[in-house]
Amino acid sequence: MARGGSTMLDIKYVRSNPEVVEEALVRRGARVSLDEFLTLEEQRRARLVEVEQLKNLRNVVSEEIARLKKSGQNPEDLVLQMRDTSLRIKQQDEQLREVESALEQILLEIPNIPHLTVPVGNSEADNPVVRKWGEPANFTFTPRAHWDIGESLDILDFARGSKIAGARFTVYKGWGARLERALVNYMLDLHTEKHGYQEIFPPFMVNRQCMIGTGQLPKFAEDMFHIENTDYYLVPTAEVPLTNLFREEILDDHQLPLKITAYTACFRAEAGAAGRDTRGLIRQHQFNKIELVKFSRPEDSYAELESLTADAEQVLQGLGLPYQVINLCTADLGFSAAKTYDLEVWLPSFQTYREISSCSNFEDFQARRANIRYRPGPKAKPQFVHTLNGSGLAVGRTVAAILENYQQPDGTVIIPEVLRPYMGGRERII
RNA sequence: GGAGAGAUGGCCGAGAUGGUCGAAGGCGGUCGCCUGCUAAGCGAUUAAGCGAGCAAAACUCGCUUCGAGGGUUCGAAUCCCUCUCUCUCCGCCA
Repeated sequence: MARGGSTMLDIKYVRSNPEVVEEALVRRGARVSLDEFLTLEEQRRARLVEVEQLKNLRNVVSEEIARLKKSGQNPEDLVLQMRDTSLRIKQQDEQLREVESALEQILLEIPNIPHLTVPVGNSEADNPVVRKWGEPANFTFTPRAHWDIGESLDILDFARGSKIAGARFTVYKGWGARLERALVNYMLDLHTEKHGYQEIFPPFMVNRQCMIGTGQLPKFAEDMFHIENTDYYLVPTAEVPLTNLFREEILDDHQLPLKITAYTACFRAEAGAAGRDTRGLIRQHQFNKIELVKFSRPEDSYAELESLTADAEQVLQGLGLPYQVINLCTADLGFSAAKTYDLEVWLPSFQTYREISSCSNFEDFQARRANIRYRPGPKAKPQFVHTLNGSGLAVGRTVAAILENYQQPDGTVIIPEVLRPYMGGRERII
């Protein structure tokens, strides 16, 4: 396949096990018929063989022409003959390219195949809870929503956020802004100093190729902010720049598992979310997030998923926020993921757990699209790595969780102990 | 934004007048020899993708790839056009 001919599934695997693939995709509710794909793939190989034979002829005869010329003979008739051959090559190449691009269109829109440990389900209601940590506090009063707390403490300004930008934008003020910054630093310090991730500070805009690499494009263009008249997209998550850091590269075996983390702002158009979570910090067009990304050997990737999830959980535990871990079922699994654990933090005003982190193993889905490989041994052929990532954590939602879980009857908010060094030693927002 | 230079294999780097150039040479890597050990030295080897053959690995053969795309030509790393990126100088700027 042509360069940049990124494919999500292994063509050879699809070709030899179409029923397995089709069945797996049905389980996750993707309506995909592989018939068209298989027909095109058949065509592609037939044409490829044809055109390669013609090219071989051209190469051989061209050498012959050179030899004749050198020995002073006239290759006129061979040249004439090749003129025709070249024309045919051009035409056939053209047709081959059409088949390939049709094939690629299909492949790029096929989601990943769920791992065997992913429960089959019909909706998010079928996501099993894997474990819970912490006890939701018993309030002696009716807990207020974080937007009320934030406004009365004058640390969140929703009205001015919409004035200067629009709906789903928020201004943080004073200790609110400081809390946001404290969380960013606390999380980065934890992951770099305790969990062994290397800190990265990437661009907040990336080109289209990155978006294809991690699977946001071509299918989910409406979820992203695209800078007009450019090839730039605002990053919807640091997963995109971090995973694409090693696009088109071959890593050394000893570099794996490669663990990196970054703070970035994240930008999401939230198309199709009209009317959902319109108040507060839960669903914004711009929010901050610390992301964890790993590149792993295939055989280690599920162990790495567990430890990555644990790394994200450590943040919540450090902050003393009750949460649960759920295993996303086939119906709820994201497009690129083979398996995902969501961490859901307890929000008292909602009387429910809300997503605050999503930790996924993509297996080689993104690695294929982005062409990220490693060399298992000194002379071994390069293989696709497995990529993983998870939020560690979404900062805005963490602020919401802290305000709600640590609110006091007098309207103040206790600052979790681990954050106090980052908050100038303060114990409370008043 | 203006002017100029450049982009070649893991890295560095050569490649007038287009024709065994997938690409000299060096470094690095691997294997072997030599050596009491190390260093040095000697020899060999060292790109990727795709396809065909094979049950498959090994292997064999073919095609493609010298920043990307297009053009000229029987034939392009080499000539022409467009784009991208990098570097230098000037201007501007946090």
